[in-house]
Amino acid sequence: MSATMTIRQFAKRVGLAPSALRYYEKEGLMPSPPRDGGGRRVYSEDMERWARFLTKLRATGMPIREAKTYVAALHRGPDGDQERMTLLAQHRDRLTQDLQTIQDCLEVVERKLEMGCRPREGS
Amino acid sequence: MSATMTIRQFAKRVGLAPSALRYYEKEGLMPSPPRDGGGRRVYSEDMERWARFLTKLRATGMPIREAKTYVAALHRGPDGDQERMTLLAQHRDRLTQDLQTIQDCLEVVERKLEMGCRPREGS
DNA sequence: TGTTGACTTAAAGCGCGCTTCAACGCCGAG
DNA sequence: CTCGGCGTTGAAGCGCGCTTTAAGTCAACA
Repeated sequence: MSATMTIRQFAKRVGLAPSALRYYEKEGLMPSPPRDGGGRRVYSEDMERWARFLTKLRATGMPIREAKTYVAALHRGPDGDQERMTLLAQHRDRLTQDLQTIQDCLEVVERKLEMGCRPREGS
Repeated sequence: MSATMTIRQFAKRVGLAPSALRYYEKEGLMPSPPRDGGGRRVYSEDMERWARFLTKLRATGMPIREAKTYVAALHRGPDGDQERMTLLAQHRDRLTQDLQTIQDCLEVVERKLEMGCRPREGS
């Protein structure tokens, strides 16, 4: 069924370095995958879904500390739902704010670009 | 005319720490303001315009190294225009990309929030 | 006149998020 | 049976972007 991979293959698929995966696992951001006979991690596709979501959160500025809290809440089952939702709402607010910041800057930068070179001349 | 301030007052106005201002100056991101008799920095309003723009760039992820290059180009006068425009275009592209990344994530997060608690049940 | 307090500097320190290193284990090919 | 290559670990290292510290100067005020 679900394809099984080495850490190297998995890392490539989700766009992370193997060292980052091990680091995330140690920090509790990723579940510990099963190991093969020789103690090597064996990744499968369900890990991929989580890795991709986590990557989205990280790429948009959720600190590791916070992501860790999210995972902990997730792991507590229904008892953690409230906290999880709070964290998500927090992140949503941050994203909305960042969106605004970027749009503001984008506007300024594009105005400068349209003016072409030489900011002198004109108001 | 233009109000003149100590580093503390200026820092407060532009939303930076005095230490950050000194650091930026040392790194060449900010022009060195004039000094008073005792060697203390004296800031005026024209510095404020630059500080605010710089802050915008930094807040949207332009690395200090790059901002430094921008300032250097600005300082070279018309000869630096080409490079400055290139840097701005580069930043614009980065912003556009970031915007997309954030919007993607925002969509996912909002979907999760709307689903309310319990991700189980349903596809 | 001395004490307070804001400023100055260079240098060291820090938090974050990984990456790299050193030392070792396992396994399949030759 | 040994070699090469990928895996493992804990610990140390690194780049970024400031902040903090230590030691000193200056100005104003009691």
